[in-house]
Amino acid sequence: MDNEKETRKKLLSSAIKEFSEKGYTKASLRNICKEAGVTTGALYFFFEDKDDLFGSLVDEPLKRIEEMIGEHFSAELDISKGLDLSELTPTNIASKMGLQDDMEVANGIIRFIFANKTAFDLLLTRAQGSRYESISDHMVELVEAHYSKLYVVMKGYQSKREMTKEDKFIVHWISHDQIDIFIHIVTHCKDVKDAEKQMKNMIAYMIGGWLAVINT
Amino acid sequence: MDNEKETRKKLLSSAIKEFSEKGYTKASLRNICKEAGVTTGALYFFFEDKDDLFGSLVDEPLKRIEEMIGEHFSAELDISKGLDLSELTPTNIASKMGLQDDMEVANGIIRFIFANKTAFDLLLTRAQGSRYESISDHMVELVEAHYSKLYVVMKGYQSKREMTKEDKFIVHWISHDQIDIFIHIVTHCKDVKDAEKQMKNMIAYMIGGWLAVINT
Amino acid sequence: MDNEKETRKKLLSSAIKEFSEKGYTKASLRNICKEAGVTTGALYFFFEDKDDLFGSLVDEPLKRIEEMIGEHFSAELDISKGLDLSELTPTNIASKMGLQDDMEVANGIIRFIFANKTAFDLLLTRAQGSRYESISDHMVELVEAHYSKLYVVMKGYQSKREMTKEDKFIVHWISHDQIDIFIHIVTHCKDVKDAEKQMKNMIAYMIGGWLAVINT
Amino acid sequence: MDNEKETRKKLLSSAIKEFSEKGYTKASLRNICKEAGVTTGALYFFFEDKDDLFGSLVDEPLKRIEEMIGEHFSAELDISKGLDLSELTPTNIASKMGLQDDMEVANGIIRFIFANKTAFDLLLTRAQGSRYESISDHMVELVEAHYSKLYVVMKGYQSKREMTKEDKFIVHWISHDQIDIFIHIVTHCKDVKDAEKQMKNMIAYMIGGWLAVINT
DNA sequence: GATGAATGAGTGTTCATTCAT
DNA sequence: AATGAATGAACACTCATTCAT
Repeated sequence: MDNEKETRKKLLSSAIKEFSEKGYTKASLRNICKEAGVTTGALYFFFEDKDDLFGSLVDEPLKRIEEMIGEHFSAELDISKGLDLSELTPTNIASKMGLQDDMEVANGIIRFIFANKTAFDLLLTRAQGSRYESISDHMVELVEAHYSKLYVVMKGYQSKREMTKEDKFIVHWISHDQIDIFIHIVTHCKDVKDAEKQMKNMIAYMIGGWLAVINT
Repeated sequence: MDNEKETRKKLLSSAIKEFSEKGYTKASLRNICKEAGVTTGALYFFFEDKDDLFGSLVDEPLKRIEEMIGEHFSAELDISKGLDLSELTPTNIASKMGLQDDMEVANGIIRFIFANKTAFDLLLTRAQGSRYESISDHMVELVEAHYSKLYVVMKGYQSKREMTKEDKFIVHWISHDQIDIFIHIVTHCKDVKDAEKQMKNMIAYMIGGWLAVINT
Repeated sequence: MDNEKETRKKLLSSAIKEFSEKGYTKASLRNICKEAGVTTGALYFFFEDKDDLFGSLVDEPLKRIEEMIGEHFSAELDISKGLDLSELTPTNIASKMGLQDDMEVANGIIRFIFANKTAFDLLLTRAQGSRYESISDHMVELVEAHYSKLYVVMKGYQSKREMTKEDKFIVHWISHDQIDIFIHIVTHCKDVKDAEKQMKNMIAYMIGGWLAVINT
Repeated sequence: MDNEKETRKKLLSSAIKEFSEKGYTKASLRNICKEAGVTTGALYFFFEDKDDLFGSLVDEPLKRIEEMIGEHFSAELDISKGLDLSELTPTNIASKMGLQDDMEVANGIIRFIFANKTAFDLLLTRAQGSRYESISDHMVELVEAHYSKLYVVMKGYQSKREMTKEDKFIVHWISHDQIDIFIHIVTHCKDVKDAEKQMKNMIAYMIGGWLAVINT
């Protein structure tokens, strides 16, 4: 079992190298095989095609993170909190609302992303041309569902029905930005420690933005 | 004169179609020519190569916008304004500081981008593989130079020398986010009117984020 | 008349450049036209095709030199000289036989070649692929006709009929070598003066070779 | 084993045909494949590129012959032979000097060339445009190194320092001519037997030329 | 005399993929 | 489990040449 999977491992690690350097489209299966020291036939024994090979590198972490987002971000909000928006300030906002929890979730996600840094780097920045090329859009949608609810509550709306086009637009942007923060972190921080250090400002920025939008 | 440039125009518009659908790398010159109803040789009469064809679609608007950014964003700040940071609030910040001007510039840029929507769509989202593939990074740098100065002033620093790694990181992020806002607008709004409507919230979000970071 | 031929001249001189750099086959008419600052159509007004353009550069000097070779080298020998071969030595050979005259002819050719250096350079070293690609073979044949006769005389043969296969082979080689000397001179000497200086040794070499062959 | 390499062999032999007919540059890989009855992809399985295909035809014989030339021609001369140049005649020169040995080497080379006739034909007359295009210049250099030393000895010079520009020129020419003899032989003789028959005169010619130059 | 436009066949090369063994 | 061989379509690009104007 050790022996038989060695080829697969070689393939996988030289695939990481090639995809990272050239991106999905420009990556060459030939090169991957040459680098791994096997023939193309071997690759096709382990993987269905180029997309499947790329998928083998990113699919598991992707599923896990979607679960994490799904479980936490999309969970129903307890909207009977009786908030008085006038007393919201940047410093107490976190305790009064779900944002504090969100940030804990975010940190969990960051930690998970860094535990699978290579995979997410591939997924978030090198997937153009593969079946994952619009994966971040998909993740935005997940987050957006959550932030919509939060927005409705904070705005004091009765239901999502009251959201204007402008409301929806800004919520979509904030959700997009949330995902972008993850991408930025994973592509600009060398390790979790560094990431956590930078996250403070990022969180401040986001919450500040949120509140400004709410109070507009 | 109408007649003689018809081929070039056909080529250009079928290039727009192909690049938009497949992105630079996967776009096929053969397809572009076939769609335009000419042979590949004709294409090479008008354009030097694939990169030049793409460039013909985006280069002029790009140069103009870089000038706009260069002229306004990178201009030296008048830092002798004697600001009292304690009295800064989201509502008066704009008048006290350069941000108000920035937003006017931003609106000018948005208008210009929409006057050349197709070009910027290509440039900002379909250029991977072309010589323009890191153009948004370049634009981030231009903006970053400006925001660095603004940040130093608002933080009350004596000079850029006092900026910590964390300061630099967040300024880079904000600059990146600024460019991302433009991209988001151009890819999500159907026209300038729509864009200007959405910009209000975007601006609020950004200024809110800025101030939150400054006051952290 | 001055004006109208200017384009032709530009074309011609940029053709020289291109053919010299890349040789006939790899030379590009496009480049030639671009360098001359005219369009391809203009080229086709003055010249029939690529071969004709190349021909315009070399054809006249070529014809003249073939005449020179024809007139002098192929002229009938006066074979009634009553030579006593036993008294031939490298030093008196020239006066007793036609070789002295040959060398004068050769020098005349060298002078002519240098007066048209560019043309002959093209013709002798860059013509592969054109209709002139075996021109030196042709010139060898002209010279060979002459040297055959000379050989027959020097060998004391009654007629060409007595020449063996080996005789013919070496005469062909010597003729080939004669042409090669011209080529070597034109490609390795910067001017006529230099050429004449080097010719002394070349002539000594050739005559020495000749006699050695004759006396074998 | 017979079967599996059949495609490669077909490719190789139709490559020989195409290169021989058209020369390197004008040869078409497509034609070669068509003639061999395979697709272009197959060619690229066996060979890296056009140059490599050509190289597969000529590289091994080339390396071997360079070794032969290197070993024998470039070997240091025993210059302490105390030659009396005044007694040199075409008939004893060979025994007194290194020329006799040289000719044996030359004959060995001729035999080797004929054992690989096709390869050398390609290499010496059809390589223009390939990476071997100046291979005969290179071989001239190897031979020239040797002949320079021989020349110095025969001229009675103390060292190479005494060689004039004219000396160098004629030595270069003789070296060039030596290589040209090989080329001439391989392109004009149908087999080794024929070649050896013709070599006698060629050798006489060359030695005669040498001595004439030395005694000038 | 010369342009600008266009052709169409050609170039070497690379690709993901297949499959008998 | 993996190889070696091969496919066939695609790629960007270059060529000499033509021709209406």
